[in-house]
Amino acid sequence: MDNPAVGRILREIADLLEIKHDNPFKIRAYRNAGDLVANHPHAVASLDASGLREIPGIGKDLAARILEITETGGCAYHRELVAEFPPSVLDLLHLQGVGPKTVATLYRELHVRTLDDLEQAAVSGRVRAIRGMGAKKEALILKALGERKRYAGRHLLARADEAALALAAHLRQHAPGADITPVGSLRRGCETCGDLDILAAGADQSLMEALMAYAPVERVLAHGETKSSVLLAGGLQADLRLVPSESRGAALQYFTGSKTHNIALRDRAMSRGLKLNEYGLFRVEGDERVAGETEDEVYQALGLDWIPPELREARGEIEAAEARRLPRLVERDDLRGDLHTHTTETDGKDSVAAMAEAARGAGLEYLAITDHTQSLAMANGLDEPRALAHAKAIRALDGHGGVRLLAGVECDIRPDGSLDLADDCLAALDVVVASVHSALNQDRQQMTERLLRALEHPHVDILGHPTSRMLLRREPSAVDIEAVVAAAVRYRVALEINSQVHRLDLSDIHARLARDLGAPIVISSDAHSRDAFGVLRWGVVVARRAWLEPRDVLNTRPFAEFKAALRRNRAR
DNA sequence: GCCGTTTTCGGCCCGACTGTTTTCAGTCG
Repeated sequence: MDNPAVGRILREIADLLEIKHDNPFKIRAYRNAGDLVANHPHAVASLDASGLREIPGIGKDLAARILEITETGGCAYHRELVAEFPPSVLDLLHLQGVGPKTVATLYRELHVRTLDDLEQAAVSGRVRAIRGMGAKKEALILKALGERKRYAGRHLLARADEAALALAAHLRQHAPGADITPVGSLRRGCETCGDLDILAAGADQSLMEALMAYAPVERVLAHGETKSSVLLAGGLQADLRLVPSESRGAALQYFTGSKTHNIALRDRAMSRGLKLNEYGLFRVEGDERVAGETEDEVYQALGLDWIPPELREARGEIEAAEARRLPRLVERDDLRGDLHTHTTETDGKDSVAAMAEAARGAGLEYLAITDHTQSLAMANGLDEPRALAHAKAIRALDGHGGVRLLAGVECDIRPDGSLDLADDCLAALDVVVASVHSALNQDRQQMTERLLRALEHPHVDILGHPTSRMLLRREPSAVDIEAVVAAAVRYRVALEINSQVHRLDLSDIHARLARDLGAPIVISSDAHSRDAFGVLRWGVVVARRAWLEPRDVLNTRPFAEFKAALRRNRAR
């Protein structure tokens, strides 16, 4: 049983307890544990009770529950709760404006068990008859049901960023003097965003009207003096908060989150006789304001270094900030090369020369051309003669546009773990990225053995998009990522952070595991055209969320040093 | 349910908006 599956059961317990109106702190403990487990870098199934209890937030009872879940695939407590409330009621919780209290009331008074039940109850006017509800609430529920499918789920980071930039630009026109910044999960660089949070400091209240007048707004969810929410065309929800200029730093901190990071920070404030909210940091006694104008002074006043937003996930950043040991995170400008790109020779849109020129334009000093291999017939993949001829053509262009070129391939890893081109051909190239593109639904053992076999191959330098996930479309392959990372360390094969906005693979969690275990890492664009190098910024965001410093990323090194670090060029 | 040199019991982050209400509960972030 993998970590996300264990986490889901714990979070489901939290949801069910909430519907039961149980102790809110117990609910928080379960929900927190669910997040901790889902995001834990190591498989919790491999931990015993004392190992589990070393995780802050996991105590005696939760450790026992987690052990029961990993050993038996479920737990009695969860089954008891499900017996009280059918798990289908949890779907109701995801409706806009419907929370645990409403779900409990609907279930008790109207025996609503499913979304269909709720729709029938609302259509027939039975919802408004309940005490505490009314015609408006009923209409709201019907609207939420109707929009459920269209607006379900989350949005890619890159798409959210684009929408946020456009909205922020619109708002700035109406408040040129104000400070308008996207915050929330977008500022933290989360791979997907549920909504856009925009903070405006020092703007007039009329800015709210500017939001209402924004053309893409389809529906107004809330409209107040300092806080409004709207639904944008395409299904993104945008929240705008107004605060006075002197609160800018505290509000930036507050609305950037994450929730667990903020709770930890508040806790810290409280233990020092301080109170932290979105308006500032105050002394509990006398209400004197200690900080709030900048984020830096808020963190400093709590005895911490300023923490980059990407790290604010309660994964050790507060302890590191206290010890003055935060990492110097990698930045886009640190990248000197790109190790994974395609050309017209297979499924790319531009020539080698055009890609080299574009790489130069993106500030890169070296570039690996890594077209597909023969198994990917759909992409016109290369066989050995074509691969060697292509390598020759690439080398002939070395230095074009001031960019050093590496002749490589993105070699398919066949279902049995063998490589798609002959060894002597792979040996004749400058770099080999090995990737899985087929038989993605192999079971965990098969997929793990497949990747391990590829990693053992002496001519593999980089493992491309290790889990094959497609965000919001396809789950990652079942694979023992710890075994894969351990093998990468052993054979000095670099693990790729693929920067494609749908991939971001390795994920932040896996990349951090790779860093912790000492695996080499590269950040690659997987660009299929000359205008596609921009995605490198998203790979860098993942790397930052994984606590990576420039020294952890091979392609921050100068060309000669990078080349010498490739597995094929290392002394064995 | 977790946690701890002030505590092994009694705390646990905080505020805005909406709808159904006549002073507040529920939801959301």
